[in-house]
Amino acid sequence: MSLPHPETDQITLPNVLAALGDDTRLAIIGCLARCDASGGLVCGQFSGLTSKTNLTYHVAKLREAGVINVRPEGTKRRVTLRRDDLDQRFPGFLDSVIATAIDLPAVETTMRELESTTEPGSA
Amino acid sequence: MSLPHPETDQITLPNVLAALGDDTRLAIIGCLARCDASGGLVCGQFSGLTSKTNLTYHVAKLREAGVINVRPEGTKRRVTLRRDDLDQRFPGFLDSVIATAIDLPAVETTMRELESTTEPGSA
DNA sequence: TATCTTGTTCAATGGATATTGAACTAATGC
DNA sequence: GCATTAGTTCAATATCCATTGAACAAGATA
Repeated sequence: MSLPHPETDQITLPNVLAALGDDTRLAIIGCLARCDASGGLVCGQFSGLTSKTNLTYHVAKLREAGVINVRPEGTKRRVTLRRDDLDQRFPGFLDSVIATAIDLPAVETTMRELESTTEPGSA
Repeated sequence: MSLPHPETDQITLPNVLAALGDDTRLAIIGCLARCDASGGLVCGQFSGLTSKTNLTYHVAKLREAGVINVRPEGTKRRVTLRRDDLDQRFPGFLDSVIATAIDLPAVETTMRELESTTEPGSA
């Protein structure tokens, strides 16, 4: 982890709620919830949501709140949900949020774009 | 209900998260979670948290997001959690938030003040 | 080395949000 | 009717937050 992430026990509910209380960031979480089992996503894959600069900003917010993990991968940044950490701190919380976030319109749109640009058979 | 409250199916997760993503409002929820079984609280009982004017503002935010119910009672406003409505819309969400919010420092302080000013034996 | 891709940094802006105090309204109790 | 209690409204401010564009940095690739 080259980027600063809060330790599990430093994740606070006010920070997490504030981080999720934004349409763009909630959509990011919705996308991740759909793709997390297949290794998460890289920042560029959220480009349907807003500008590159703005994505950097929102991804940093989520990372600093302890909601996501961001790992450099070449020039890319692989983003994953901190499921275990959040479950440990706030049992049931993430699941209940995801249940709704996963169906947000912005998430639908973004995922459809991803499917259409992903080569079949790619890892 | 003389004050405008959203219908159950008009309560949205982004609005609820934004409403809860504030220290004062999260403390209000924590207090309510402790007192909800005993009929909720009136606005004035949150006076330890911030000014009267500011309380009006934050209580309105929570009401407009569909998190609380506010019912006039003489010159007072009785505030209760919309537990059933939130459980229906976002199963598990409120419980997971309350589990943490109930122990916030501001909630501890406010509740201690309330206990010391409540006459024993009052309804 | 040159170039492309991906994302960051910075400064500036606009807009939303929280906070305040003064004046006000509505219900209650004397 | 008058004072009291409880909360609201309004205008002003202060602050934070999201968004943008230009310039930059780092890794990949040729």
